[in-house]
Amino acid sequence: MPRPRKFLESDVVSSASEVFAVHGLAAATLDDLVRATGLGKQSLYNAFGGKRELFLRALSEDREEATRAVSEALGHEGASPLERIRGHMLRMAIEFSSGDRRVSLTTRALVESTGEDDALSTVTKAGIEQLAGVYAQCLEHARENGDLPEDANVQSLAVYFVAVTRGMELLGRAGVGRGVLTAVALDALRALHGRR
Amino acid sequence: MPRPRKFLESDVVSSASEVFAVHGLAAATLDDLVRATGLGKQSLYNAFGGKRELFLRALSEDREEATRAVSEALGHEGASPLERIRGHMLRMAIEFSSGDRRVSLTTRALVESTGEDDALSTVTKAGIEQLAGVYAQCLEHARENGDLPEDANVQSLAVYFVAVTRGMELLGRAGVGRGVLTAVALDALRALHGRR
DNA sequence: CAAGTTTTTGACCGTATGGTCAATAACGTA
DNA sequence: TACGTTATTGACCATACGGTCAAAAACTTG
Repeated sequence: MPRPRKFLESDVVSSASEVFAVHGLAAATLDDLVRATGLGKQSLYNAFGGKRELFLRALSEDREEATRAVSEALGHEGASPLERIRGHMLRMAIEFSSGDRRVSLTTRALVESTGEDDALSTVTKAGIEQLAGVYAQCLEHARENGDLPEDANVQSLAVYFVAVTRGMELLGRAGVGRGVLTAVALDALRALHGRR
Repeated sequence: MPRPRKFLESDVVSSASEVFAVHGLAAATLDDLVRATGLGKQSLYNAFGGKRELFLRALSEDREEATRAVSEALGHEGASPLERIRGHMLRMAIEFSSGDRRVSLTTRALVESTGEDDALSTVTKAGIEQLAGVYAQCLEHARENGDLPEDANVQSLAVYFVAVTRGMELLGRAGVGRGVLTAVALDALRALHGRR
């Protein structure tokens, strides 16, 4: 019996993500969000509660999406685990050198979070662990395949890949081109075969 | 004959750096800066021109300082180039897991810059190239020593190290602890010996 | 000690921010 | 078709922002 909404929450969150990815949380104004989503301020407020809460929603969705994407890339059949990681890293190099002004919401949250344990930090930490988990799974398969040195530490290598991709993202934003970023990705992969 | 200033520009820039490192450019208010530097608004404005200009000054100084620090670490006598890089990376791991809320101004500029070629981007790009240059120099020495594989690409490896350290910084902020970050640093170093 | 120059001080300003309110519109149901 | 419920709309608000102004202060030099 209530009046139904004219919008889909997922659409709104998606539009908001775009705004946040380009401007960040602090620099994005409510007006930016209103314009991007098409909703009125009050509707936004009713549905989500405010800028910060909306960012949190966007962040969660971004995290799920990112995990899903990496998971799919690393789980693709018909290639060895190592080949999949290689393909994934090369794709990241291309994506990050595309020259757009977007920054992943995870990185934005990391940089803009103010406290040690505010909601932003919490979600972000969880996201990083989740992402590392995906890498770890793939690396574990590689190890079982015998494609990794015996003494390789799957757990820290997983975190290592998260670090490298975050760094590549930043470098891409700094204007480092596709060629260099690809070379960096290949360098990064060498860690998998390196001796101590 | 003019009235002399009561402050040293370098002191002010240094205090401002602290504020920017903790809050970022957008989120730092003029009041924060006034409080931290001890100057009045107008004095700040007279001497620097405004928030953005002050950030730029801080950024430049931060960049010089960072380059100097890395340069010194990598140039230390009495150790092979590779040992120096190793020591440097391990020190970074400790620094980034210290748990403070600071983020290097370079990273902040990277994330907060709005255009492709505004002053922030320009300074930041220059800083990254400068930093990569320092790594490259050390790596070149390593190669001459025969400590690097023949086919190692010193240039891209240098950028690779910049990327890894940026990533480690972000992870540190995400709460990744010293142990893990140290393991990541060691993983990263393996790229130097890895086969293709 | 007076003149000249610049810094400092603190009040002030326009704007734009995130957020709120009250009135109205739109829908499902009875 | 009338009712109840919620969404929407657009005006509204207090605040805090970055920045500016004009007057007073402080130092050096002549």
